[in-house]
Amino acid sequence: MMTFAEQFDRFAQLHLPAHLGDDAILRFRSLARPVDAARDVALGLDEGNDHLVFVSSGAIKLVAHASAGRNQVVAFHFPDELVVVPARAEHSYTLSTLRKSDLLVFDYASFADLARGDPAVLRSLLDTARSSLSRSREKSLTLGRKTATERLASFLVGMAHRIGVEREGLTFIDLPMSRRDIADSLGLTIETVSRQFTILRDLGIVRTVGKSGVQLVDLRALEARAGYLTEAA
Amino acid sequence: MMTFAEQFDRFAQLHLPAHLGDDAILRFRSLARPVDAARDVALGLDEGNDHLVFVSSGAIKLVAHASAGRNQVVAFHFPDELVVVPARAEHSYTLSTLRKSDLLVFDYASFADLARGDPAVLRSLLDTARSSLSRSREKSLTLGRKTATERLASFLVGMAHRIGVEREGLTFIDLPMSRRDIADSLGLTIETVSRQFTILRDLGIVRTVGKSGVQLVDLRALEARAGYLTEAA
DNA sequence: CCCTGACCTTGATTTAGGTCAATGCCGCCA
DNA sequence: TGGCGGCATTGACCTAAATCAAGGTCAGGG
Repeated sequence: MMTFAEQFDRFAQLHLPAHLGDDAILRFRSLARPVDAARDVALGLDEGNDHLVFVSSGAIKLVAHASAGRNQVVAFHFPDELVVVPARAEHSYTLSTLRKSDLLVFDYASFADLARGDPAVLRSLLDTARSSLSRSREKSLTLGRKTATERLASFLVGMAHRIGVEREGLTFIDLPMSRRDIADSLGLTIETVSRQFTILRDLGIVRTVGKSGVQLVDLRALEARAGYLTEAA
Repeated sequence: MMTFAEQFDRFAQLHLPAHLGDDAILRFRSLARPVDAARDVALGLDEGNDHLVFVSSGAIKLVAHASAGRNQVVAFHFPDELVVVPARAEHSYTLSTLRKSDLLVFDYASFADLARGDPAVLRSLLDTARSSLSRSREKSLTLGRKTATERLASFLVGMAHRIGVEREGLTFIDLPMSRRDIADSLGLTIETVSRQFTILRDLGIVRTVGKSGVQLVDLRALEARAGYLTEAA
């Protein structure tokens, strides 16, 4: 559990420009609403407005809902990242914690209005939106055109970059999300995800440790199975 | 074929703030490279940099490429819209015309640098990125969790909003893209897209006119088949 | 330390959509 | 305005992943 001051300082350091005056910083600070949520909790954001959420600690998922209880995890987010949570559109969105998390919630419109005063803040917001857009487009390719094996391989390679740690020369990932979340992110069922894990395990490409640990034994082989483009056009 | 002046004026009117001084406008203007491309042409953008493309006339698609020649249409864009075209990442991207088009191409970095001087320009870029992000997330849901029927229905409803015209009280769409493009956008094959068109036609929900015309006879029924969430959470 | 419930894995079977293979039709250009 | 080539449709069959159905296992609480 982080204090509000700790959280906001971290946020300001990463997402607000260094030159910002004290009064401007205070105004942003007054917009931040700290939320300290337990594991597996859906945030109650009012669906009429867009929000901006900063992850101080923990891990979260942004989920889009279709009819018949079908869910699609649209993005996972980890500490120090900023997420744009859209208001309800054709589909509705929910932000949920994967583990106990400290978050700062901003109303998007208020934040953007305040940011008008400083191009650097807008630039930072723009970068956030662009990197989300870029990840979302990669996800479209994965969901639209890749096989189950390729989806899981891409997922693991992506997670290795984002939350992997080096250990005895190998990359180790402690996945904060369940098989259901992975399935909902990859457009598969939990059974298929499980079977793909088994295949990668049997091939000696990964090793699983308990329910959430994954050791990437052969990253090269994993990348080869991820369906990336192998040569330039 | 529009003149450069016509194109740039339209662009400035839509995406640059009204208060911008003449010299600032000239600087943006000097960054714009006009491209007049025939139907079905891939733009030769250097893949090392991000670009910003304004559609003056025509219609374009942004395509992501996976291995084995599998393509995913990540977005379609129509006149007056601005697109962020990413540099090559894990996958590469191509921007192609669907019909004869007039485009203005900007180098993203140069444009963004120039935009630093004016928060309103950044704000406009941010809005562009956010609406693309929002559409991309909706697409993830479609690709990850919807059936073939729902995908085509969602697609047609979306196109109706973006390029549909009212005609004798009904919405009419002149689709600029081929069945292959639709399939590549929905993560399906051309055969499946064709079969879904046949189903919707047999149900009397749409009527097709030639290869590209679609008359939406029963928009309500189409929306009902699109898999949208029917009630609030 | 062991019990319990949730989560994960495995197996058998089904199915939506893909693949393969003709055939049909539109629209363009001579 | 007729012929041609590419695109779209339709049909038969196949397969990857979903669904249905048991078990197995892990982690946290008593």
